[in-house]
Amino acid sequence: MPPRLLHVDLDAFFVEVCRQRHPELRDVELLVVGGRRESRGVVQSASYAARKFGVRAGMPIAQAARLCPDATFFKGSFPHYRDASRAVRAVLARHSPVVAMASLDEGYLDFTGTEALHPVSLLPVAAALRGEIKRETGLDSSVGIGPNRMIAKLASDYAKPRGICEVRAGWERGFVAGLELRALPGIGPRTAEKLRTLGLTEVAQVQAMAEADLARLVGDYARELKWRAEGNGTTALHAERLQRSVSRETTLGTDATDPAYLDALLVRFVSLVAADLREHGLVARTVVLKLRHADFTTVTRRRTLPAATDLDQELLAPARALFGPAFEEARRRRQGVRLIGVAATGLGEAAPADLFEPPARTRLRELTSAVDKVRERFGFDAVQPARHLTLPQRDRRE
DNA sequence: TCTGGGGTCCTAGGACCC
DNA sequence: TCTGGGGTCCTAGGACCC
Repeated sequence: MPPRLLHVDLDAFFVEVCRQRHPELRDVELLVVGGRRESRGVVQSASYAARKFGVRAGMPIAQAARLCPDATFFKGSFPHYRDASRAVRAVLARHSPVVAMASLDEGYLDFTGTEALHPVSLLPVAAALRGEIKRETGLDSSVGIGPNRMIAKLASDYAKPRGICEVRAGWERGFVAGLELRALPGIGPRTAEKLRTLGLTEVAQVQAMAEADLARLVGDYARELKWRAEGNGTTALHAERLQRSVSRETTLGTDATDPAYLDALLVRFVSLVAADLREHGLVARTVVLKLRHADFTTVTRRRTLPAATDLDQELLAPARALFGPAFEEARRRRQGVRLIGVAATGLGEAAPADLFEPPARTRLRELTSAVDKVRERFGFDAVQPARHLTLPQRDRRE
């Protein structure tokens, strides 16, 4: 039995969630979500009316403002997106025991082996699903059905907005034949540009070539490219795996040259990352510092610790040790700092306390869990390192 | 035209070990 | 005077996705 996968993709998700939460936006046709008009950000999502002006996700806000000067620009809020996403997931979970959210606004469902229940077509299932999502969350969605993840996703792209598209087993190759290579998952701007210089822009071109000939152009990459272009994809919807990293970063309103200011941000980000780790029962072995210079050069510096930890102090010390030389490097290059960020990687599950732990560390852990309890009741900013207080209010919001 | 923030995975070289 | 080979860990950067 061929796999049967269903891909649900919410239409203009970020825009619609903002409308629900902010009634004053409800009748704003030209709505762009991602940041305020003057911010140094990119478009997260645009209403379909704004897309008619050429506004696209990923585009700099400044460019969107030129294309669509009458648009309203709105920042949006992650917790609102997260809550809406959970509500959608709950609807999906009622229809299939195997649900994998690929991001906040899309998820896969596995209907493999349901031929007895749904012979021939899954169109009725998709229609019911769309209706239920709309009734229970107020959100519109599109659904793609296919024998692998890639085809299901491309089918939902094709169906957008508010549509359903089913590609039955055997029709994969023909379905992708009309697409540009750039539309295939895994082919981003860089790869598409490289392929273009080789004269390759269409899926059909790759389909027409033998893998050996393709290999003369793109080397080892030929195998994967050919596989995709023939309409193949993976079918496994793996259960949630352990998260690989936790991070916080920000692009500053204006480039910074004051190390004390950057240090205060570093302290804040480390404490947010550490709190995240503890909330999820994780510990990290590696700390990564990220700086982006004014000229957009991005550097990362990392340090692996002797033992994994979820304590602010044990993550902050290496983060600061990395920051010093990295900041000096920026200064030598006469570059202000555009972005600063911290990540924790090398994650594992937190283990029970070590019997031979030094007493000082035990006290630190107890203090930390007391702080977590206060924050649970009164919010993260109820307890802050003194360093935070040197930050302007605008930088102290989560 | 001036480029977010949260992630994932891959590659490649050097250190170290046996 | 000529210096193995394989495995694993670590670091830095790049590409991609939504």
